[in-house]
Amino acid sequence: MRTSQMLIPTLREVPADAEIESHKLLLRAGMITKLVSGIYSFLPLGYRILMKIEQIIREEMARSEAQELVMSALRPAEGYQSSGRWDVFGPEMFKLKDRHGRDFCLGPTHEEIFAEVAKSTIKSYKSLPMILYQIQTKYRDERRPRFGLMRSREFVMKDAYSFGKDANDLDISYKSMYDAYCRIFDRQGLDYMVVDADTGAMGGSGSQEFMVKSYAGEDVIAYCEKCGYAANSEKAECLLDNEDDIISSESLYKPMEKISTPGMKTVEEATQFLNCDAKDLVKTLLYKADDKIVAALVRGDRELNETKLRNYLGCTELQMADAETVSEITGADVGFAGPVGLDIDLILDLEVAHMKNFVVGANETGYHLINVNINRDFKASAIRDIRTIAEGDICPQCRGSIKVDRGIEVGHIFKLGTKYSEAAGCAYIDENGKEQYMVMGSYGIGVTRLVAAIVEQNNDENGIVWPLSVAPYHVAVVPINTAEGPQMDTAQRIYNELLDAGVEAILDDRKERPGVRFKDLDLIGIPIRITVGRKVSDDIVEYKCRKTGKVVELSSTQAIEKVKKQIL
RNA sequence: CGGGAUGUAGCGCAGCUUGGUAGCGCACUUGCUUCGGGAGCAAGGGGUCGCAGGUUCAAAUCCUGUCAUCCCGACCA
Repeated sequence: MRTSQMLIPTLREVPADAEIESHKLLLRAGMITKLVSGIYSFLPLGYRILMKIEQIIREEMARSEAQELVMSALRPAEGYQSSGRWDVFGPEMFKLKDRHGRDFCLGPTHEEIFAEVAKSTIKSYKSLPMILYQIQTKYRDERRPRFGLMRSREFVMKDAYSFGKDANDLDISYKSMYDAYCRIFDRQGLDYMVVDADTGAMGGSGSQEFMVKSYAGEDVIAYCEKCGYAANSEKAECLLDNEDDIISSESLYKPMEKISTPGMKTVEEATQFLNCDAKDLVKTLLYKADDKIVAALVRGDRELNETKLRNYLGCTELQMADAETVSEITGADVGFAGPVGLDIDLILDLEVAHMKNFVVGANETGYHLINVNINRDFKASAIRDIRTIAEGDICPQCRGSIKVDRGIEVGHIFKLGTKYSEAAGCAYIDENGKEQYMVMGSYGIGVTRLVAAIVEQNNDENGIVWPLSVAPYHVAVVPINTAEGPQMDTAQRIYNELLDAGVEAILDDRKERPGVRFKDLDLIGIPIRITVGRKVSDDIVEYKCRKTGKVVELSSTQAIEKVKKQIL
């Protein structure tokens, strides 16, 4: 294609509402445009990238014997109602009614729908295990869409579902998808990590996430370089620092005292005032779990892990109690809550359970208690690991040192079990003629998010640097002076020969100064540029690599050969 | 959903304090000169100043409401 005829609306200035690099660059390079918050259109160049990514996914899914199909994004409510997720998703789901008042939604994910299809089409154990997938647009009314394609309300997802006879079948499918995902992300040139993850609202027995390492990522991953352990920080288990030290000896208990701490609401203020360390204080956090109020206690310098707390409580909704509730329960302003004399469930972090003579709020505005001790001064309802792992913590696998980084979740695989097949009545007939529920797995890839993730990892000060495998075009042929016959003729000939050889080439014939065209081609990230300039009279052209910036002078034939070698 | 910020031409912004009927840069159109890393000169086109009320002789500017967008948090496969 000739660029003079192409829609490449590049922007010199960065749109004001873009924050992260991928969002800025995709907008500037004319790959996407925003319709409303969280909904984007893909312009021709951006769409080519999306299709390249999809194609890689299709090839690797096929290699793992997964079969593609496609369903409507518009779904009747029933499927989601029988699994309970109509309510679990709640306002996250785009819901609508047809003219008869019947409930519909735009599908946020399709576990129950695939279970229904499997129920009606797969009858015998002889067909199992089987993997079905689709690449389809999904809708989630995110509370806060952000970062362009990173968290949008409409996005393309590859969602695959495996159906098996038993846990063994599930393991086989799971492994097969795991391997396919590695091949897919490898081919897309990504630096990624596979981490253990929480199953969240999906349910099931286990799951792993494929995380692309990036400071722009929304997830925090904890990993150990020594043994290779890696987990989402929501999931990463926290061990006690020193197991020997935890034998508590009551003889060391000091008498509890109430101290006046006027206005010292935060951990920082209180510890400074009392001249102690955050490690000597215990935070008492009040949470509303469905309709019950509970208190979660963690050390002053730690973060509570809400996922862990939620999993322990088994509740659907979990949020911090508002100031009004806090004062009602504790009888004090926010900042002075403590476990002593508090008549609600107290869930203690493991670490807290082994502390001695610590500081807590006194449940009285302006007062803290010091030298507080468990059992003597209050009783725990439960002792659990409920804090978030931090850099330098102990690796739960090898007791090495944990590192913490940010990542973009591009893939997530789940061992679901029979949750959805039971809800849908999805059963098969086994060897003995008996009905059994199918054992399911679900495997997602955020296709549009991948576009952003690839840009996050592949850009420089001049723009995007697409890996060859997903670049919208492989080569741009640029005649410096489009008005000069010999330059144009040679450029045209090279372009034609590349096309004939099956190379995806564009001819930059725009009536712009060379600098403008160079800047644009760098911005949109075409991997190879062949420049036809003055030396055309000696049949010399330039071959430039976008990634390295290296330029070599070659004859036109050599340049064509070099391209073919790179690409085909 | 809580906190903060911003809405003026396709993009980036000024003007608003102190009301007087809209401006700059980029982009776009035309012409000339240029032509190897976002050219110069000249002449043009494009805006109900987010929307709705109100105050006023007069509102981009002041007041009220509303909507949208972004950021932080909460939340989330």
